[in-house]
Amino acid sequence: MSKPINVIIFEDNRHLRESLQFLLNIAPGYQCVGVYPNCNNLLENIKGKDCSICLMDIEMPGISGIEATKIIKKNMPQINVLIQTVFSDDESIFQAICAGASGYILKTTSPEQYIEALNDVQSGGAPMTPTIASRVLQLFKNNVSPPSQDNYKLTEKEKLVLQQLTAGKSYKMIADELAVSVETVKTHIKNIYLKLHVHSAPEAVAKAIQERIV
Amino acid sequence: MSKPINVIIFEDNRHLRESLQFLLNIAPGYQCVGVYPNCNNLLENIKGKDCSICLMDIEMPGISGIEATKIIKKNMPQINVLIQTVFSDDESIFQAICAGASGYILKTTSPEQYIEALNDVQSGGAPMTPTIASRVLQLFKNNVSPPSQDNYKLTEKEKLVLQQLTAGKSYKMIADELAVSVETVKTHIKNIYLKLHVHSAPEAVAKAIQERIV
DNA sequence: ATATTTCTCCCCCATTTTAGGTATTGAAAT
DNA sequence: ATTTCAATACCTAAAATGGGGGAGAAATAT
Repeated sequence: MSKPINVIIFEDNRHLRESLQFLLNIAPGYQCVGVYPNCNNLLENIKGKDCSICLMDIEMPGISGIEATKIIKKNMPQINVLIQTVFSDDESIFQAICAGASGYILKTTSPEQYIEALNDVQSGGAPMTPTIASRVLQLFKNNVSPPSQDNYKLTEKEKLVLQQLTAGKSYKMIADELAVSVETVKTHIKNIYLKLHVHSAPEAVAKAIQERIV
Repeated sequence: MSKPINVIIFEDNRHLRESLQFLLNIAPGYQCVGVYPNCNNLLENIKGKDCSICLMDIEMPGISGIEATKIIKKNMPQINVLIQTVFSDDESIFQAICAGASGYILKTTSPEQYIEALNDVQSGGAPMTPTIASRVLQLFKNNVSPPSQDNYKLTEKEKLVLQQLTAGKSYKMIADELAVSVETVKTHIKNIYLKLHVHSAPEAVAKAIQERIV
């Protein structure tokens, strides 16, 4: 039998903390080597424990789980941090990923799934609930997708105008910028709206940015 | 009993194709309404089948699964495409996500997990094997700039309104959505503009998206 | 208990934008 | 040579937005 995988828990809710500790200690192959209600002594708590995985809550008094994750990945990058939280908003997910989390599961996860998630982390995977995964994909698309494959066939001038619009300029400012009359800008914008199938500047801007048209 | 969820399969390997068809037809709640070895008659094959999910292979003769996914999402965006493949390289994953896939599973997946993945897709999630998820996170980190640290101190309602604005909604639509009067929406927007230091909807939308305020 | 903030709604008014046209010019394509 | 397209500009009218103010109720903070 190989030696157990050492896990440290950071979780401020006492009940959940103790449940997780119990779960880990009865789970074959795992061993809980630390349980803390906050991250105020983070590095001390981890030091010398030969810890492989940190189970990290986000919402904790003092240092947040996100901050703690950043600190851990900076100082001991070999430790995998598995975020477990009740938050599933885009911002939390985004922050957690950027902080270097190895996975992101919700607290509604069952004990069996907790163990499975730990197994996944240990074998280099990134467990996520499907809901979270869906948001990650959405965030991904909104952020890194290459220029839209949709071809709206904007003309050069139209692209220029759309760029200006996307920069928050008014018709007048765009006209000055491109050295044409406001009427011309209006005409271009009308055509842009037709081609993008939108009916207002905010819509056009959102589409332009999100689909990387400009 | 509610009506079954209609699934179409595109998979060039005959054995797997027939196995999947069999699996789907014995799976409660599912029904296979089409099985094809390639995507050369994609839209025809899908048309009029009231299909909810496409199980899509990547490597097929003729039109690739990625291309097919793009076509489906463009023409019938309500159909969710679940990619199933042997490829787990970053490029395939990247392309699949950008094409609009709702999930990405490997062919090593067990029948039970296939069904679970379909359930996830149907309920709006994005099933991924942990290995894939891990790569997605890596891709994400490598491609995305972290959100703005600027704190504009928007109130909850203001954030909601800004989200709607960013979705391209008009004042009236936002008012309906949030069940308040247009006047209230106006007030919120005025305050948002003050806080973001902008003076128009396009500006606000651009700032909100680019700085990831919403 | 009191002050502050948030959310809600109203007024007015000037400006901007949207939407529907028409029209001229030059360049590019057929 | 003729058609098509891009870019330019104008007109009119309706709709929406932006900025100013005020004001009450409810929730939060002090």
